[in-house]
Amino acid sequence: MGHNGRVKQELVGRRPTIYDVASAAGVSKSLVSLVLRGAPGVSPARRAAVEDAIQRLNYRPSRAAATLAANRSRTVGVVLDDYRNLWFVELLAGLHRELAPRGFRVAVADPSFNMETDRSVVDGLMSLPVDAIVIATETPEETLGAIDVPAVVAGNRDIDIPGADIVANDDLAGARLATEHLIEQGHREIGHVTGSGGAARLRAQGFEEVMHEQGLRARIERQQLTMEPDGYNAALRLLDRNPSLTAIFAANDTMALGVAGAAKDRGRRIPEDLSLIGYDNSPLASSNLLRLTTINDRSKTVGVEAAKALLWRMENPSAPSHTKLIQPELVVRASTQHHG
Amino acid sequence: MGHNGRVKQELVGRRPTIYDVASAAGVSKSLVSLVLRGAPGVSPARRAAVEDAIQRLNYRPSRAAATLAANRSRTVGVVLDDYRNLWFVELLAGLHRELAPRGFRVAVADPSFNMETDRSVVDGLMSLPVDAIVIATETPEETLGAIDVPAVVAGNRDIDIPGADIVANDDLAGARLATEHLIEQGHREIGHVTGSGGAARLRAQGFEEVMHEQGLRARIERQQLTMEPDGYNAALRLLDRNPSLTAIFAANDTMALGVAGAAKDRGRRIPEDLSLIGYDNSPLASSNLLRLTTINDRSKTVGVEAAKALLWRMENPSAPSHTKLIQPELVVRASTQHHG
DNA sequence: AGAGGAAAATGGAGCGCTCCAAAGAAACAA
DNA sequence: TTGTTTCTTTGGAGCGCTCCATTTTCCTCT
Repeated sequence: MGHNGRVKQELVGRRPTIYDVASAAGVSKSLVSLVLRGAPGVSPARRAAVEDAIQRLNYRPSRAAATLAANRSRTVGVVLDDYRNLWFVELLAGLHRELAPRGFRVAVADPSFNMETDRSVVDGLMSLPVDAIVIATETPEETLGAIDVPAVVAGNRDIDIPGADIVANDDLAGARLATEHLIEQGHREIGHVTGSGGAARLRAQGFEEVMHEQGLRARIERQQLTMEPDGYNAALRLLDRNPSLTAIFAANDTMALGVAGAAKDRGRRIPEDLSLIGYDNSPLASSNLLRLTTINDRSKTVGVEAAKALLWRMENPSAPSHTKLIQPELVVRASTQHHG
Repeated sequence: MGHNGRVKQELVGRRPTIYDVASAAGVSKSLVSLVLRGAPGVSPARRAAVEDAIQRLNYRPSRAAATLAANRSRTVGVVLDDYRNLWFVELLAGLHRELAPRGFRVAVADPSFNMETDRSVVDGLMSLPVDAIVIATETPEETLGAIDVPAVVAGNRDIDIPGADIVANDDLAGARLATEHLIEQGHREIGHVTGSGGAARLRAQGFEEVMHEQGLRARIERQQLTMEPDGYNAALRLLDRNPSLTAIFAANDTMALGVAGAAKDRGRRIPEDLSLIGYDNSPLASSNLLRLTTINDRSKTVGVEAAKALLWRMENPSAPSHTKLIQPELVVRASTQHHG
């Protein structure tokens, strides 16, 4: 077979290429390429020979070359910046579970890392290039840059990307679940500690809706600074202004921790003197110190559905964009109890 | 200038290439390449013309082509799997701060995502390819695969990669700091809750060393299952077996949370009845519920130093490998107080 | 045994860059 | 002016793959 007309040097110190594998297996480079891509219509004998040669030479395909030649990377880019809430771990796991079996990889980009450079995050991802993009930040759309591949906005982001699909947590439903749980337990004086961002706004809205439907007064306190993320001060204000409160719904588990701190400092025991419900079902919530009742947003499902949306859109680029809401569920632990 | 002998079609729907930029700017493709790489010796006029053309065409360089041609990606791979402790955020920030100004990117790979595939994490990274690798997991070395680029092990990992440099937190010193702090506050009956892994072992060792030096008894309880990460049960055992304990040193902040839960369930207030010190200075520690005294392991510095080690090693591939220890510092909050 | 069709294997062109040797332009000295 | 040196700019080759049109091989049926 030789080297297909190419003049090749001895294989020393050089990373092996498909040509090396091909001559080691006694086939053509094209056949090696077919085997690598798992293409059908390759005879078992040749396939085995190629796989054996790959092993022997410790051959590793060059993604750069494959990407360049195919003009496609089989990589999905995820724009991510909030590492405080661990929901992204679930999101990535969900994405990966759907995408990996289809040969897609996941690459994470952090917009805050692109602040210095003039190029936007999406530009950075497009340079890779990526075949599709998942937006999982609250970064304003204008800093993202133009997106010309299938895109999906994951979670509940205040972002409007034209043509992008949306896979969101149903934060409104989750907040209603939380509020209804407290009311069912006999609470009437319920406060809410909220933060900033799209998810927080929907949660506050769900809380208000249910309270008003029940003819109850919705007392809401907003954390002032993003510098102080745990809502401790907001909770102090809430408790001091409304001493008759018997329950608090915090917009997320981290803020619930702040509420617990404030309650402790005001001498209110949880759950005896004050019921507390969080949101996110983070590892924090299941700790034995809090045993926090919370809402599970099922972020892994968000990841799975986002991946499905992306795969579908790659097939149907011009279909109208779609929104899918993932239903959350109540997780009852020990931080809420019956009142009155 | 034309198209340098190439037959080009109209620029429609196609992503622009350096050839498009070149003809728009009236220069050769090589000159465009020089501008892109920020090479010296390009006249200001031409440079401006090229940059203008890049803007007008919204040109984005193809990383795949650049990588393939240069046989170098200017990307550093980070192997990461533990998202529970947020130290990795600091590590990445530190790496990025050193690497970005030198034109290097950071790519994260998760070994648990490679479980299904036959290829190892490192193989995956080498396929990218990456120019260097940071190992920041406890993944056994044999599952990593052969590494043939500069590598550094970051944090305190129980991993031995031949030829790799090590940038580690000085966990022994940190544990001594924590233990000495408790002793200085008058505590004599001190317990330690530990976990598994290299860092935990060193922390336990530091604790034992100081206790023995002071002629005190070192009471250590190990968490049993990785399923139950917060050390709640270990703390219960520790408290029940040693009712005279006045202070506990937890191997990390997450376990300190478990200890706090156990203390609460046994009716011991923190810090009045029991002083508690953690390790990691996670966001958890600064919460108002715990106000946890802890050890700051300065992971960002680990990232910075790991990046420096990598950059140095790329210049000096055959120098003997080196170990650098990052000194931790005590962060005093309200969970420890004077005893007796 | 030979024709015809399906299945399997192949060579060539080209993806968008980098790097290099060499050509061209500009600056300076004699 | 001309020669020499230095600074800019250029075309060509090639990186390691994919994809396609074509060729070769293998069956099946007459």
